[in-house]
Formats: sequence, C-alpha cells, structure tokens
Amino acid sequence: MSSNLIHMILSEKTIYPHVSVDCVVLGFDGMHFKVLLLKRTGMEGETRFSDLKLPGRLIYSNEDLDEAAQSVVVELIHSTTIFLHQFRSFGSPGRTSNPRDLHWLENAVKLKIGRIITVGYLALIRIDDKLRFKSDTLQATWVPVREVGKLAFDHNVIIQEAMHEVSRYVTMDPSVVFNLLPKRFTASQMRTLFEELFDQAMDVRNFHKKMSRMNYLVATDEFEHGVAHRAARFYRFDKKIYLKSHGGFNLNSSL
Amino acid sequence: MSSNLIHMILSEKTIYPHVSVDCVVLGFDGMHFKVLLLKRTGMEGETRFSDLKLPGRLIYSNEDLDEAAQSVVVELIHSTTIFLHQFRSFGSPGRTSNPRDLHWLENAVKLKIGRIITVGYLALIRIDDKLRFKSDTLQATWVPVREVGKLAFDHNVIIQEAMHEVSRYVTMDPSVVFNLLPKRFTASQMRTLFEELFDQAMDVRNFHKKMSRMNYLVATDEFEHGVAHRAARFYRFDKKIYLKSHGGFNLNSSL
DNA sequence: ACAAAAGTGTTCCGCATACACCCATGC
DNA sequence: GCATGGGTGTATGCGGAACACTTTTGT
Repeated sequence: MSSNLIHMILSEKTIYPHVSVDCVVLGFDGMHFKVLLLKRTGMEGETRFSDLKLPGRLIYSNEDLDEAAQSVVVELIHSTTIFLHQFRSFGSPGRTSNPRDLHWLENAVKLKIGRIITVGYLALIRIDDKLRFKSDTLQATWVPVREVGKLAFDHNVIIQEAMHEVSRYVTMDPSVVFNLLPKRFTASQMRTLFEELFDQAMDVRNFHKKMSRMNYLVATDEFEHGVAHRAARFYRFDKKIYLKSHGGFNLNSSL
Repeated sequence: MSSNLIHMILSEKTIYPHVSVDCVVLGFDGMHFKVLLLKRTGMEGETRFSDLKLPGRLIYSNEDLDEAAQSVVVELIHSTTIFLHQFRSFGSPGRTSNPRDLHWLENAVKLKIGRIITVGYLALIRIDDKLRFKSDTLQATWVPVREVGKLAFDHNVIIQEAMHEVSRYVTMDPSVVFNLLPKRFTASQMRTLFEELFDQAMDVRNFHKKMSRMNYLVATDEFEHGVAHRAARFYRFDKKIYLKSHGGFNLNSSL
C-alpha cells in the first residue's frame, strides 16, 4: 500500500469520501403524500436530542449501489417488488457540516467521518392493509411530506428533489401512480394524487375522461360502503392490458 | 483517528470507495452527435495499449461534485457558460474489474484503488468556430456517438445513459437544443438534431410549423452561400423572448 | 436541363380546457 | 330534507400526423 495513501488518511485530508445511499420511501394515503422517516437520537453537548432522518446507510465494500438501496428498503418493509430508482447524488462538502449530524454519525458507525456523498433513491410504496413494518424497534413513521420538519443532514433537500422526480416520472408515464394507489381505488383518490403531486386542482369531468381513455384502467363492480354520500366506484390497474399496449417500455420495472 | 479506520484501510477491505466525476461532453456538428473523449495509454502486461475514455477525475477532499465536474470541463474547453447537469451515479463494484483499467488508474493517481463510484455529468457544447480546446496535449477528440468503440471502464454505458438523458431534457424543454446548435442555424440542422436524438425521421412541413410556433425562434435575413441547391435561411434563438414566456422555469441555467 | 435540398398548406383527429347540474347516501 | 361528495356532456382550440409539389441554386 502506498505511503501516500496512509499519509493522506492520517492527515485527515483524505480524498476518500464515504458513500451512502438514502432512500426516499414515498406513500400516498388517499389524501396526502407521506415519506417514511426513522427516529434518530443523539447527544448535542450535554443534552439529548431526537429528530428524524431518511432510511439509509453507508455502502459495504463490495456492494452495488442498487443492492444497497434495495436492502435498506427491504429491511424496513415486507414487500414484493418495489418501484425503486436512483434519482441523484448529493455531494456538497457542507452537507455534513452540522456538528450534531457529524457526532451522531461517527458514534453510529464508529468511524471518523470527513464527508459523505450520498446517492438518493426513490421508492414508491402502496400504503394498504398488507403493509407491515418489519420491526417496531426501527421506529419508522410516515410523515406527510408537507409537514416534514427539519431533518438530519440535507435530507429535506433530498426529499424535495425526490418529489420533483416523482412528478417527472408520472409526467413521462402516468401508470407510475399505480405503485402508490391501493389495488382498488376510487377516481377521486387518483385525482387527489395528481392534484397533490402537481399542486394544482383538476377538473373532475376532464379527469374522468382522461381515466376512461386509459384502457388498462378497468372499472370494477365494487363501491364504497358506509359513506355519507353517493358511493364511489372502485377501479383497478390491469397490468396485462397495460403491457400489451405499452410493449416493454415502462418505468414500473423494479430493479 | 479511530484505529478501526486504519485497520480497515491497511487490510484493504476498506469501505472507503473512491468517488469520481465523469463528464459526457456532447456536441452536434450539424449532422451527428459527438462525444468528447480523451486518449489513454497504458501497459497491459508487456504490451502498450491506447484507447479512449471520458474526461473525469477523482474528486478532491473538500470539493463539491458540481464544482469538480465544472472544472473537468473548463480545463478542456474555453467556454462561457455551459449546460452541465448531473444525471446519475454508477457504482457497480464490477465497473473497475477490468485489470487494464485498474492498472492504468493506480498508475495515474499513484494510489491503491479498490473501487470507484462515479457521478455522471452531462455537458452540452456548441461546436462552432469559437470552440477551442485548451491544450493539444490533452488529446481530446470528438467521436460520433454511434461510432464510439469500446471505452475504458463502463464509459460506454455512461454515454448511453447520457444520451437518454438528453432526450428526456429535450422532451421536457425543447429549447435545450440551442445549447448544441450554432448561434445561427438552418431549419434542417435543427431537424436533423431532433431526428438523431429520437432516432426517427420527422416530416419537414410539420417541423417548420413547429418551429414557427416557437416565438423565441427568430428568422434572420441571412442565407447559406455556395450550396448546390436553394440556400437555407438561418434562424437564431432569442433568449430574452424565451425567458419572458417561460418565466424562470427552464433547464438551461448552468450550474 | 438536371440534380439536390429548401420551403410551403390543408385535412383530420385526439387531447386539453372550460363550464353546471343531477345523483346517491347517511344523518 | 339537507349536506356531502360522486358522477356526467358539450363546445372550442391547439397541436400532432399524414401527405405532394414548387422554388432556388450550382454544375
């Protein structure tokens, strides 16, 4: 091993940044987008603090980035296949400048940390009855995206970028939204999702027309129960029909 | 400094990957997309080899990714402001598996290298009379994207991803193409660019109509000279008009 | 005159937009 | 019966797609 290398490390002017993955796990509860965050506690001087962070970790020495991201999500959630895509990396040296973050991190990984470059991943999750967290001890919570407070590191920025990325995905391929909607969903759930995502109201009639143009969107014979107004019809996404008309090219394939 | 850290480094099972930026510098010569590549020579066993690679380098210890990418491009090209955007990171452990690449790299940076995670940047350049490379010794060459041979590392993959990214940018905001076209350009140059980018022929009349709908695209009184057919009119992109009608939101801002 | 590329108009269709009222249900 | 949200049709305009001939210039 080059003495040059050891010298650089010992001088703590290392050019070896750490690399992590952070996963923005997004869900939609029928009303709002929610992001999955983990509780973090640590010491800041004499006082103990507690705040929230994105799920993520340093990558292992011989691990692919996609694998690392996948494992981060899989360790949190029981799931089949997940929409999971890298969307961008964050490498500002200032992103670990908060002493609170740095101390917490060095305590967590038992390593001296200079800087961390993180690769952002976007996961889209169906929040439904089947969804279970793998462990309560992980302290995972869904937080409405609009109500997220100050997070660790630059995780607020990462979430904002992830939301932009979702809208780009949906613009290119609207069927991406079916990763977020329940198996059976009403027209207004779907419309609300679009309204939240693009932050603009949509005309109800025009939205119904848009839906009826999607031949892969099939109306079921099921309706809501027990609501204090006319019951809404449930729709479902038919993947087979979709794949026939969009042969091969779609963004829904998981990693 | 933690002895843990030193131990990991000495054992060469370090979890400290190197991080680099690689820049896919794309131009359009009026006929084809071209990518800027650098000559690389090295030894493979007893024999000397020579091939091509993307411009890029390891990041410095306290350097932002965007800055690193910017400096890579600026060191190659005299330029004003450049369209330069991060598009994705490449972190497969296998990407440095070719012994030729590994040996070349370790010789170049005088460091023992385990793996490298690289952040891909896309730069769009106007190939015109003003374009000059800063130094001949850098051995930079424009290679038509369709004719690029086997490159170092996974640079072929990176270029393919970059091309996809360009078409996504242009789809979202067609004015991105004016980063590639000369200051004065003909309708057929612009059309050829779209045809190359989306790999499909476009109807000439419909394309002219599309152009005339872009109010920020102004017809000049200049025409081609000395061509063996009717001379084509030159057009130019009027950025002021563009910014008025697309207030603030555009992808053309440089970093 | 001929070769080679530039430039021009019309029709058709799908999709976005704008807009107002009746329907089913629980309380 | 009333409050609440679900669901429906029409008219207008823009932009994409298809399609053939005339114009200009150099040789």
